[in-house]
Amino acid sequence: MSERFYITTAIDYVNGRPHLGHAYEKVITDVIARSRRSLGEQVFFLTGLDEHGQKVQQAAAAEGREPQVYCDDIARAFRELATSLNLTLDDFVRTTESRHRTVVQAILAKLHREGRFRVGTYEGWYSPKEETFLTEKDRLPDGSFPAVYGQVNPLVESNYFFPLQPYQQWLIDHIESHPDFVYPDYRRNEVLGFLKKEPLEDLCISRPKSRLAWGIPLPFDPDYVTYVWFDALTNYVTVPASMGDATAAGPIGLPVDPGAPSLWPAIHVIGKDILKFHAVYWPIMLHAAGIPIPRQILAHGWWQKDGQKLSKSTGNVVDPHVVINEWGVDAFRYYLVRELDIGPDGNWTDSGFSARYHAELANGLGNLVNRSLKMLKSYRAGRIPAPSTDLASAAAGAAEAVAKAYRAYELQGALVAAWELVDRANKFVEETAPFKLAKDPSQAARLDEILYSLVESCRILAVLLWPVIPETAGKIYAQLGSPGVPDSFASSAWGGLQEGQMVGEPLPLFPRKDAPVKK
RNA sequence: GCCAGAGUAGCUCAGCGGUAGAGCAGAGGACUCAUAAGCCUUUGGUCGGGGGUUCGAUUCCCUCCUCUGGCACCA
Repeated sequence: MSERFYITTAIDYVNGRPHLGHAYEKVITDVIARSRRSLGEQVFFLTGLDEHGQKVQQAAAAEGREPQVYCDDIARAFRELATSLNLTLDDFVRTTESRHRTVVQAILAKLHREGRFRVGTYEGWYSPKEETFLTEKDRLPDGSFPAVYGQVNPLVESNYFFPLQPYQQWLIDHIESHPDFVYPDYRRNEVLGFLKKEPLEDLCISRPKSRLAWGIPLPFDPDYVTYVWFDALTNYVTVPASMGDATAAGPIGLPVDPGAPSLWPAIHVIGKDILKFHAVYWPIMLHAAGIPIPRQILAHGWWQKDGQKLSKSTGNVVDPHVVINEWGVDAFRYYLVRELDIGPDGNWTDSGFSARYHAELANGLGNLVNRSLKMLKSYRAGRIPAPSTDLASAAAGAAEAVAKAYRAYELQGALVAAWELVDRANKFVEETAPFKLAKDPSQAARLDEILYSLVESCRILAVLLWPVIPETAGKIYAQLGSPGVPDSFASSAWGGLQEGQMVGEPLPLFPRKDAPVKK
């Protein structure tokens, strides 16, 4: 079966409601997914949830509920977010699903069979009250532990470990010979620096069931569950492997379906905080299991609000639902993508959001579409004139630059490139003054040419911008009276509007929301 | 502490050997198709401090200061 562009977000831990950070990662991943589809690739877009672990077990217990019931509740909120964000998901994986357990256990069983694990002991200070190990950092200045931990005892715990060192040089070689493996490049340098600095420590991959019940049992030792790495990271393989993708399922002995889509290996979109797990642990886990490692890891930055870290406790948060309800999903998506590239941190300010909304969406794109359509409506009764080419080369240039940027994951750059056409078309109105020509019947032919170039530019903008603002792109098509959805880059070629087509009702795409200027 | 990176107009940033640029914000103007939007013009900077190399440095080197990121959990 044909190869797909398989792209994933990190799976979210279900210890809280979704917030700006969750939304951001999903939006940029969706924009990449949509842009690749538009450019003609077959895409598979996966996101999901990480539902095991002590925090979930404790949170559920605190509410007097079964962990699975607790997870189902949170999962509903994340699925709602996915819907609100207009994500084009192909699947949604949860680590408590049986398909996931099957894949995790298959990988663990294979590695165990081949002697990749060792049993070791961990010694430390343990708080039975908080069910956690404490470190020297947890000590108060006087050497005691804070009262919240209750009685703290030294404890020796036996666990399974996965030695990583045998793969360290292999991984260094791979990253050096594949410059695109980690994006952006400065993140790649960080990973290499880390790898070259000192030997990798063995990874502890289990927890005794007595201490942590809410997890996937080790297939070779029922007294233990697997701990975070082999559970959470494996989600990316779960879907391809359980569908029968030979590349993912074959090496770990799961059934292969020749008709299954060829997904693996994936492109992972993650936050910079979990880069090490994805760029170091995860490739080594896969390599040891005989599965090809990911194609690429894209590490994005974090958002702040008003220069401060997002924090539930201080109330310094941005609720995606609130913004979407007030401004629309496309304005939200647009701001996240336009404000920063994949890599750097961003700073959300309500005034910055409003400024971009008004200057770029309302006054720029929205007004261009509106003025173009209204002129066509009043001067030509809404009938598209014969094709002309005034703005054809500007549109072609923009389309080329936008496509190039999308392919390079330069989403901000794609918007900047598209807006060059917005600006060019707005200037074109001033240069040619169709509203003056309309008063002179002898200029009718020239007016036709100008009007065609304007509405055709609007149509092409809908195609170029569809990956970022799909709802608006659809509205532009509808207002132009064009059938279908602007979801294919191929239709950005000049001349798509046909003479005689009747346009629909011009309505503002992004109504201004600030008070009329006074002062 | 160690390792990177950054400090340039009010804000966000580009430039990286020949005495500074963009977008936004601010100011002025001509127009009127349009969401009082759009268009044109324009005010802003001893390019973090100090030293050095050079005919000449924002651009190279040294040093100091400040900030950010990574080295340890967190989208």
